[in-house]
Amino acid sequence: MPSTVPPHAAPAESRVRARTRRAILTAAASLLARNRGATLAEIAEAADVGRTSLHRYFPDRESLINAVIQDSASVMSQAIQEARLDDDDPVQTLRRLVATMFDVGDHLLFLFSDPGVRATFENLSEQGARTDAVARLIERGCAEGVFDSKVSSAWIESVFWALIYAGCDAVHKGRLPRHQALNSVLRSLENGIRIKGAGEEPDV
Amino acid sequence: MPSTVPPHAAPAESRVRARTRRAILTAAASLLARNRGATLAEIAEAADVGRTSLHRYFPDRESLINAVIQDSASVMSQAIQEARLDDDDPVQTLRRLVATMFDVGDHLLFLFSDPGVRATFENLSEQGARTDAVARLIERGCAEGVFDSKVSSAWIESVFWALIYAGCDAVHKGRLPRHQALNSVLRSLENGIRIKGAGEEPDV
DNA sequence: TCATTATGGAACATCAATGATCTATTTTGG
DNA sequence: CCAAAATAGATCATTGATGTTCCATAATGA
Repeated sequence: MPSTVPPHAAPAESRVRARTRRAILTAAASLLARNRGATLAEIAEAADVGRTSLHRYFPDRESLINAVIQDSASVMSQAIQEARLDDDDPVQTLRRLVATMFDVGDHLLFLFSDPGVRATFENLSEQGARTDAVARLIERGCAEGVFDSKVSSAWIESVFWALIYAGCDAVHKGRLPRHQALNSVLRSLENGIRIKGAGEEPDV
Repeated sequence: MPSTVPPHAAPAESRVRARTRRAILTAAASLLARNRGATLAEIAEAADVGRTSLHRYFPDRESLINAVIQDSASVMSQAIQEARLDDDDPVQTLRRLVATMFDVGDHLLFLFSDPGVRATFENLSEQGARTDAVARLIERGCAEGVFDSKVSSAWIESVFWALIYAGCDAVHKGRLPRHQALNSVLRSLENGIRIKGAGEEPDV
């Protein structure tokens, strides 16, 4: 069976449409992350398509926003899967995860840039159990006594996302080169949630 | 000379107007923090004033937004001053500061909720040297070797704001009671930026 | 009490983003 | 090369937020 074609994916979108759709979603996420009030015209231009085309794919603004949220969520979800959170020891896994999150920084910045967007995102996370893998990883770490037990695992997760966001933001704004931001996040994060035996240097 | 009345503050606003203005600014900050697209009508309602009145104080939306930014910035600035960042040792001072920031959480959440707002805020910070006191405190801490020297002081400041924000957000959303959020932030922060000799328990 | 000041609400004009429709072109895939 | 699919661009109606004006009331404070 073909690997990229889902068996029962009814009509299946043409390659052209798929590419266009992707262009729109990507451009939208990137633009909206910086300017939540971005006009549909601006988004279309950024995606290098006519405003009409954008409308053909997403009837109204709301459906576009939702689609971008969905898409960003699934991009992150997939990235998380590929990070294999159930392997190794939590520390090593966490490092892989952070690096992975940096790779999808644009989507992450978008999902966290707006309270409303973020709420919607977290909502469908609850239902669909998507980024829950992260929560599970952290809880596992707590259970194994590898993470700080003086604070709730929920809080640790908050810290995790907050630092990732700060790191991506720093890179995005050009305040730090990627590798340095990555190291900084790792360092602040690991020491922050007090990993036992994290004596020195996560480094490169 | 009177303590609360600036000597040359030309016309001086009537008490009533001052109160109304404050009501609007406060309500606006609180509302806009949660919903950046909040309508002027909604803001007026939240402030418990007529939309007309709101317009009387702030001719257009932009001037309102700017005023709210200015106000929130000055509220934070004042709070920071009262935290006396130049006293004590950096650690103790940092703790005071975090607690202080929790007190002005609504304003902080507003200033950081929107990329655009945040940019404007950081812009006038540079010029007016307002929240720079925080940066100075951190740099002092780094200079004294009290904070982690493996990362830039700029990054440490990022971590500081990121964790404060996460804490305020948790409180605001009801995920944590205030005192617990405060302790969590302190703990994660201090261990995160690796304060030497911070063996245990900041606690209550 | 009374003049002043501040307010609320209705009513209206404006405007920009939105979304819908149509047509001419281009691109795709066979 | 050709039919089908996809697109861009122009045009137009709609709509909701905005900003403005006017007037009647209410609060203030001397």
